[in-house]
Amino acid sequence: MTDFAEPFLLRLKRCADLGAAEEKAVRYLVRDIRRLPADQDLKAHGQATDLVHVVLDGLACRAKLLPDGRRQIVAFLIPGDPCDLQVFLLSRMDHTLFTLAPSTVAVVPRAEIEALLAEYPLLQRAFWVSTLFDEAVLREWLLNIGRRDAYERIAHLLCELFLRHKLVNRVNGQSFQLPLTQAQIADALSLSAVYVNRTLQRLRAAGVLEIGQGRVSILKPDELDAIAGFDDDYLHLNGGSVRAAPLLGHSA
Amino acid sequence: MTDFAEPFLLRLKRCADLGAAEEKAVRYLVRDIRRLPADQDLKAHGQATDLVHVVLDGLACRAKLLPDGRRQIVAFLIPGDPCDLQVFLLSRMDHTLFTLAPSTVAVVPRAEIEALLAEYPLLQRAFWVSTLFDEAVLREWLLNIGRRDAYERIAHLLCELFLRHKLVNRVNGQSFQLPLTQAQIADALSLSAVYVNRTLQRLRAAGVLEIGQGRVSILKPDELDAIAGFDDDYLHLNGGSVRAAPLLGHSA
DNA sequence: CGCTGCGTTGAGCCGACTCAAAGGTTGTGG
DNA sequence: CCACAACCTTTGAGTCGGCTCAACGCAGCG
Repeated sequence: MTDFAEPFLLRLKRCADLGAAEEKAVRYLVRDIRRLPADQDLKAHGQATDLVHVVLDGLACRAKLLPDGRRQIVAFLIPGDPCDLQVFLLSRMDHTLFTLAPSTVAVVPRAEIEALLAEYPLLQRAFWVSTLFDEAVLREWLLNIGRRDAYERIAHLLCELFLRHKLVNRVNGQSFQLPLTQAQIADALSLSAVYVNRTLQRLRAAGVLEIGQGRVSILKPDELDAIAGFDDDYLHLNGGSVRAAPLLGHSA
Repeated sequence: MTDFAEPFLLRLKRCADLGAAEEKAVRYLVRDIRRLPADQDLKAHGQATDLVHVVLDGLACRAKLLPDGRRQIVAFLIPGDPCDLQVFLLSRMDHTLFTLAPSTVAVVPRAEIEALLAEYPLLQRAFWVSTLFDEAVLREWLLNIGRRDAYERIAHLLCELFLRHKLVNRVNGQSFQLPLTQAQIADALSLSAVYVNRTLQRLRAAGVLEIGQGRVSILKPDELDAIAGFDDDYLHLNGGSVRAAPLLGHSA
């Protein structure tokens, strides 16, 4: 039997140094588990609901739309990622949340999370840190789209997704599941689908990776990193808990 | 005598429904006030310090750099904006923070803020909401750079800055102070300085705005909004406090 | 009064786009 | 189990938004 809560716990443990009590509480949150098809809205722009979602398996994203149909994916949500912690802090969604592939998602009522936060201050910290991690990724994406060319840009995205999948035990050897179409990659990287195709061919030709059928294999990680100019700084792999601990009297 | 804390309080009040006690506490935080010249680092990439900065006057930014010198400004920090609340949650800076113009900045030791957060849970909420606001702006920037052309993009940035300045009482009629060079605008919008120049000329020629000598005047706000496709959703002007209140037993 | 930094202008170029159409692959229903 | 539909990937050809390089004007300032 699968441990559905595992990726979520792995993510939270990178955010704060959770104890057994907190872990148990988080496990208890993950009860209402739903399987959703691809292209299913979790929450639409402007909506205000009382539900928080956590991706447990599959792939979802945040996207913003322009009235004329131009679309920008502003985040990929992989297993372990909470989607809408802002639900009880901001009144309305400023973007849309939807699945990109068939996915498994945990649904948690806002009230339940709030009760938990009140009981476990360390968890509140962890959730705050979690949103700060998201923010750091957004800044890197801005740099990626703003200042890297198509070749570097795609390489960088794949470096990031590889590492993030690794952090939640979703990497097998050198490859991981990535059920994205080239058009969706284009939407995230602000390129056209045609150009993504041509650029992926260059990366394949360079022998650094294989991609297709919903899977990516990194054949030459070092070269891919070099192409991307990848620096994992912004993922804060050393964790955020170190400095948060003192306040809560949670000594190391 | 100037009330230095005013813009910071205005910002926090949009984040949560602060009471008199919280307001007093925040005012007390803002004691160590420093005047800095332009191009002064507040905190460099990779650094870990125990100081939190709040811009009280002037202009600062967050920027990320590529090894070869390409630069992306990922946020403008205007009066009232806290710069580095993440200091006690993340161990290292993933970007650099520096002034773009001579500025007045409040410097607060981390420990002092932590003590405050422990004493006033509502303030902790307010700070969390504040980081969520920043995140929402980042998402909009991603859309801006990713999917809008240079003309729309510059218009959008100026709409945003106009509104944000308005929220902290820094708008006089139709104009506000904006001590940015065209090269800095280019760094933020991912354009070349030359092209920013040509595009600003188009905006001036269209009669929608005046810009120069560190000031911007919006002559035709509606037209500028239309050009930019501006929707203030993402600034969450209705505030974030509404939904946060119940948890803390702070009824409206 | 000569730097130095910023704004402006011109000319040529290229990375990435659009449009269009042809192969593959996957899923589905008869 | 095949045939079709729908979607995705791939290829070609032509175009253009925004870039680079280079020079010049102008203002502030030491």
